[in-house]
Amino acid sequence: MATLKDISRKLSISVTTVSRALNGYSDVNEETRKRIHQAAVELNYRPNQFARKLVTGRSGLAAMVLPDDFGITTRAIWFEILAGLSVEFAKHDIDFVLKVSPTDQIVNTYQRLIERNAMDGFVVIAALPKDERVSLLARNDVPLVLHGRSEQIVECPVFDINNYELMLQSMQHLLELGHRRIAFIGGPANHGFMIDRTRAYRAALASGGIPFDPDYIACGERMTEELGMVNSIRMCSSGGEEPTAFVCGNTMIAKGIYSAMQVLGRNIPEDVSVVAHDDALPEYRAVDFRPALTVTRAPLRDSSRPLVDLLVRRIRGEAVESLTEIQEAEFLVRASTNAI
Amino acid sequence: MATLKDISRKLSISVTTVSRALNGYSDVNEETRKRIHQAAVELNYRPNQFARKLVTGRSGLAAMVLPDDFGITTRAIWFEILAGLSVEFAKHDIDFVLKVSPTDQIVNTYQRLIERNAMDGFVVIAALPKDERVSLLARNDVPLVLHGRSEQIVECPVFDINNYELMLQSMQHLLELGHRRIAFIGGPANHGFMIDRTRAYRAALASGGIPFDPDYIACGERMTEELGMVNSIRMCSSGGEEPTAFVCGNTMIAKGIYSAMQVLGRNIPEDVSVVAHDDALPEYRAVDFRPALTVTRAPLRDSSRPLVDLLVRRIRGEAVESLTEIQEAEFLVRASTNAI
DNA sequence: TTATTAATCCGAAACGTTTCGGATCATCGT
DNA sequence: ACGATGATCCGAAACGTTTCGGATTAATAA
Repeated sequence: MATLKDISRKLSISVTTVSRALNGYSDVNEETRKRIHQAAVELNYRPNQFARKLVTGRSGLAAMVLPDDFGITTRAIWFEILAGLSVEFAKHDIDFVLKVSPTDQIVNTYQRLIERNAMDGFVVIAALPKDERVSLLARNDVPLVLHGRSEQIVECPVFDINNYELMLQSMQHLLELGHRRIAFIGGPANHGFMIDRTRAYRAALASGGIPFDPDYIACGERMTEELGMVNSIRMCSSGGEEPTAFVCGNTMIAKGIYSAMQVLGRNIPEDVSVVAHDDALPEYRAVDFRPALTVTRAPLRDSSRPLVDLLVRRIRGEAVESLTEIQEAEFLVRASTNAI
Repeated sequence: MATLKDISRKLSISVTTVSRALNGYSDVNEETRKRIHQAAVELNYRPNQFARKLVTGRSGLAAMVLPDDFGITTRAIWFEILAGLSVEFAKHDIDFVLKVSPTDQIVNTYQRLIERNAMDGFVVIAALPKDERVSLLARNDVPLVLHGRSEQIVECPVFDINNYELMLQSMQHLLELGHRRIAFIGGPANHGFMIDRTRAYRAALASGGIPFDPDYIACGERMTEELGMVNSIRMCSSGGEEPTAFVCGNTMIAKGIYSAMQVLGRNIPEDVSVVAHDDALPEYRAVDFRPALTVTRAPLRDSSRPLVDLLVRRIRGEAVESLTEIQEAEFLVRASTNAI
């Protein structure tokens, strides 16, 4: 491996100048900078990351730690995110390290990583309102970026989709079509995105003058087909008034509802309308639903870039206030919604 | 962060001795070693990985690079492997870095990683008979472990399941049940495991005195339900003699065959028998098939530990000859196979 | 002419660890 | 009494960077 010293020797220029030339400092002559660059490629020079870390404190490493008990259907989602993060970090010359840890050990894992001080930053996904991971990292002053807004007041960059707004859109659409008995089958009740959506759900109801009915809302840890299936069946066969429309936390839930409605002999969209939020996973293509699914769409895949960008800027020392990015969802009306 | 120097100062012992004590060298008194350890925990000392790397050349980092165009159904598989590797590496205090790269850039990605010299080793999965990744790494003398045997003669640790043997078992089982028209729907023809299984398939046929019929074998890049479906349908409706049994490269293919047989009005196992190899993915549980699927079973999840162990031993400098591990598959006869 | 300034360059220290080559001292065999 | 041995310790160099604080020279301003 060629070192700075090799270049220095070859060109009879000090190591200092070689270093500064390669790092783009302004106090080196354009002419010599060229020669240095030339020599660098000739010798196939690559800076030693570890020597650099030793003095700068930067490691060129960013990590994400995942629980090991993710449900079956969410595996592909995780992978989607991981792959995206890996390629985006690579663009910034950062290696992405993946940590998988038993769920009850997650905080310990973070603790150890922080102590080792080997990571430039972390990406934390699925923020809880009071997130222990986040406060731990923030307290130790290690850069992180958060996917999903967190209630606690921490100084950290945040990326999120506008959950409140997208729920509002779905609801307004349904309301305009004349629906009044609208059910919401969502996700884990304690997660930030779910809280936002629930708030919007209730706000929309209120704006339509419709009282909130707790029987029309269902939460669940796993946002799976099963969740959609069992809850929609329950709602449609409880003896009370059946919902005429469903809003779903994701497309898998919608899929479950489709199956349930078929079993119950209900037609979509004649008998019930269905709207979902679409993360655009290749496995569940909303356009391929029969009838094609009306969705608010915000591809999960698109979140990698902003997440990485925000984290990198935070690591570089940008003020946190400027590091928030909220993405709006697209609203795509298709064949699964109909006037009542 | 506490450093060696801090401990040294606190105890009035040289940095050298502190370092040697902590690293378990024999030339330090038990008494002082105790004091040093004590001080280390008191000061919450963690060795600086980067300073260490600078002098030892070890980074505590291992990587795997994945193509970005894996098929839909294989995503969960990758994740299964990744998660396993991450936890196993962690046991050896190694951080696992994930690189995702466009398929046509894979070799470049390796090249860059090798040049940067920041990884202690790589795990390479799904070996091709002549694998460019493997030869590149081997040529540059960077440690790797291979999942799947490779034809080329390289000095590298290998983990694999006994593909030849497991295919033989499936075939013998079928042969003993009296089947003579046995089809094989496998995977990517150029991969090592597929070559082994094909060899065993033909050997078993030969041992039963049955001529090899190229129409009874099907390969495909993606080992999906679709592959099983279309090929089994093709084989059963080509006008010629239909196979009475199928051997499948994995359980997804088997699933496809199950669907196909239902469509064609064939009963399993009365009309056709089905055997598959089972990677034990949580998504496709062979016991839950109706009828329950007869399989050779070798959980993918179980491969992480040997892979990591082999790589770590290689990194530590063990002789490569001793670093080969071949795992036998379990053979589980269930309800999908029947005498003809 | 002389003092300033700007443009370039460089020596040396520092980051935190490991390791080579001894040094010191008590004990032991003869 | 004396060299040899073994146990225990340590100084200093090295790994490859970055960066602080100048040094040198030439151009510019006074």
